[in-house]
Amino acid sequence: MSALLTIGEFARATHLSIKALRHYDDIALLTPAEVDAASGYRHYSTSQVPTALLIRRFRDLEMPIDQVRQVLDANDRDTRDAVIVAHLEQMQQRLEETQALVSALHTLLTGGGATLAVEFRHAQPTTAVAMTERVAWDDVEPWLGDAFARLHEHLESAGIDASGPDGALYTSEFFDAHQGAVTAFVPLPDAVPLLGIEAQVLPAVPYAVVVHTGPFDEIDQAYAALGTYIAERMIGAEGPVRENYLPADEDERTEVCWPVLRSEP
Amino acid sequence: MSALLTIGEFARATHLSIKALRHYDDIALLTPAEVDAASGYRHYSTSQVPTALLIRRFRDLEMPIDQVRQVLDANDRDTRDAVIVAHLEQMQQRLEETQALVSALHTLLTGGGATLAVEFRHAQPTTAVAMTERVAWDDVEPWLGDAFARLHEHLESAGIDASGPDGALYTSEFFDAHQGAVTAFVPLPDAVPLLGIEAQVLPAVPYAVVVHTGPFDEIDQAYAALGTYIAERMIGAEGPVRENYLPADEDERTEVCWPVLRSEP
DNA sequence: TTGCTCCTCACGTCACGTGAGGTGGC
DNA sequence: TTGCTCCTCACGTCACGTGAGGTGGC
Repeated sequence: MSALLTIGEFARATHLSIKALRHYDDIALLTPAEVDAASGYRHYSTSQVPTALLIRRFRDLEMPIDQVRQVLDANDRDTRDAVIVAHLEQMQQRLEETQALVSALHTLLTGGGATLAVEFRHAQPTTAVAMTERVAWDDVEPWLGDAFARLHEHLESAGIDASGPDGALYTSEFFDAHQGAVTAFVPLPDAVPLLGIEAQVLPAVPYAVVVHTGPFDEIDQAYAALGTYIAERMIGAEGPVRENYLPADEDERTEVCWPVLRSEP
Repeated sequence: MSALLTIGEFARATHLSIKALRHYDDIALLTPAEVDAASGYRHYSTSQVPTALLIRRFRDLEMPIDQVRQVLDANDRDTRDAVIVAHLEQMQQRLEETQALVSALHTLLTGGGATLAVEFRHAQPTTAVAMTERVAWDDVEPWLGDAFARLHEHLESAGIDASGPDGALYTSEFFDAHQGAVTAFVPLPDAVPLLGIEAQVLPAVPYAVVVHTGPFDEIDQAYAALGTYIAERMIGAEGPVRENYLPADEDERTEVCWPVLRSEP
């Protein structure tokens, strides 16, 4: 048995606003069971109430409407569950990021942590296996994880050992527009240059370097220190920023290398 | 000592995108230290780096820009801290709501919980002290808390005991537009009608009633059950929905009363 | 019949992102 | 000098909310 409700009654029953309901009709997310041809009045079926509740819950959890649509369109439980689980994992992750940011904020507000030491270094040409791709700002971490996994797999199957820590190059565009080319690389011993692996040589570059100790999402501190230091007493140069991910014993350590003109501080 | 950075360098140093920086300039949140009159080129001072970092952190935490502005504008530490603490508390609360919603979702997806029993009831005229105000959807809970506190204080100072559980009336507009008049009331004994307190009489209304057991933000289940039930076998009537907040021993219990025409089920 | 409900545009909001089309600086 | 950086509009995005101005139903 089912019955029809006006949009106002349906709004009351589902706790969705009338404006939201009309919007969901416009974008074909939740179409009224009947629409009066003459007046345009929308009429919803009581059988649509559970769907509307689902939509509301998901939207309250800030699931994008396209994902909600996927959940509703999924006829099989597996697809449905997969989308939901994916979203919950995303939320969980955002939650952890939020927690981290709060503590980071604390550091920032209570003095900004220790002053970071800037060092000058002339990087030698480095032979490496590398992958380059356009990556969006928020996708870097998973992309890097994937890239390094692949590169190491590659090396392992060729029986070669890496000769240094994993690293990445970030173009100016990546910082300017929050998306752009990123290169993940794993250094090779110079002794093993060409073995059927597409290796590439990173050029020699003079860098100002800061070592960042701690989680990846607090690395902005290191950039800030470097950027300030260089502007105040060196001359910046063109070229990508390089990060070296030092092998982690306890704390994560990352070298941030910002290209400069050869002019020791 | 400070130096100037181009917008691109400043973007790299602060991890803000160029578009974001230009936007912050437009809305006067972060104005470049210098702007070239001829070319319009923006130049930022290294001394602006810490401010930019603060802005980025707060925005990452989804603090609205107006609040960020308040933090930056606050010269005294107390105001500053107050705004930050307020935001952190808001976040904490949203976090808890999220957790609750996730578990509620689970209930919804795994069968929707127990079927709710709908009961017909002819409410008697009720004398009560009441407060009415236009309230936004998301502000109801705190508003009600405040209103009941005041009403009870009122009664206490007059030496009167409430004769029933706290309750509220919600207009149609409140459900339609997610903002509208809400009335909080505390019932009085009929024997004590006029004592200098502005009392008011809630009219006799026939209601369909469902008792919701559990947290307030899962009450949509009760509304859905009621709305469906009424549409399918009764005739809805005009007038506000009434909620009675039954005294909580363990679980919160709320009666949701939806006006209907006199027609016992 | 009156007033409440519902309707459709059209535009606003928030915090930027996305081009287009063009100029400046090393 | 070439190309990269930077500039300013103008418009798009996301998920609705906000009126304006008007009609339909009990």
